Amino acid sequence: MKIGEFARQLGVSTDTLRYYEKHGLLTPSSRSDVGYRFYSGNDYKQMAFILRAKNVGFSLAEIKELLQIKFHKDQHSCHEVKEMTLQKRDLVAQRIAELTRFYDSLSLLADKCCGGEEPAENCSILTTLEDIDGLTQ
Amino acid sequence: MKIGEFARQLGVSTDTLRYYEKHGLLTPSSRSDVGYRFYSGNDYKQMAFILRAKNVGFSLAEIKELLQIKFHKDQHSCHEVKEMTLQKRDLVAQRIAELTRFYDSLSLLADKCCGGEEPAENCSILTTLEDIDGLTQ
DNA sequence: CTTGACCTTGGGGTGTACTCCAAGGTTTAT
DNA sequence: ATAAACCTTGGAGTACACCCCAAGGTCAAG
Repeated sequence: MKIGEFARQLGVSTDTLRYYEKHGLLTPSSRSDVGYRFYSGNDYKQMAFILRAKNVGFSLAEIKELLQIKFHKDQHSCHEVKEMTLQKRDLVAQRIAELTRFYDSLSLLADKCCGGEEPAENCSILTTLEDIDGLTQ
Repeated sequence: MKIGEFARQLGVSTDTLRYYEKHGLLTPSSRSDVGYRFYSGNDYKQMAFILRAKNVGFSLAEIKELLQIKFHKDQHSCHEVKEMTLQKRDLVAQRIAELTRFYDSLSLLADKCCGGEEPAENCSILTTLEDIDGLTQ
């Protein structure tokens, strides 16, 4: 698959794909005689992984590290690879915990709000937010 | 509290605080006669909120929107405020779901890895990653 | 009353992650 | 055979989130 079609299927720009290649995140599996990039099904899966990782807040540098769990397999011992995996997992767990706290705050807020048509000036949703997160002017 | 002490307590730079003020995220509660910024306890709480939100991947623009649940309270009805809160909560829930998928993938990886000193070339951790996320070159 | 540690604004610079040309070559359809 | 729709590289520009001065004013200690 050429770059245009590949980009369309993944909902990104061709510029983004060339940018990712330049920065070592995704190299198309082959090139045509004249230099056209060709992307495979595995390229698609890898790109989907990159986009998912980006979507949950990983930087491209972090994603590159995640990908290197695979790409540097002959240069690292099993032990190193396992350590790195556990380290990344802890980071993910911390983010989940923080997000869960946000979710709970917003739930409490929504539960306490009357949801009516009156101005929100005296709505308990606001004082609750203040109690939870200290948002007083 | 003056900007320097406030910044130290929160682990950010004074530049960052001035930047946030300029972009409407945190205005110090008062100024001295000669224009020194003074930050209050509530400013501290709001700043802590901002930093937590940033830490879980919200952009400053998104954080500003979250803060506006409070700041535009006289311009919006209870209903609108509740809707916005629920909408933000859904967004947080989606991120949690994605991160949980990442966590599970990395757990499976770690569980399947021998963790020994041999090169990772044939380690099941890598083929597992390929199975889960399609990371084949 | 001066020294040093603060504070002010304004503006320029940096890293990240794109985004948008320009100038040219290739492929496909009519 | 030629137009439209692709593709290439290189380089410039943009938005975000800072970071780092410079030039000058303020304040507390000795």
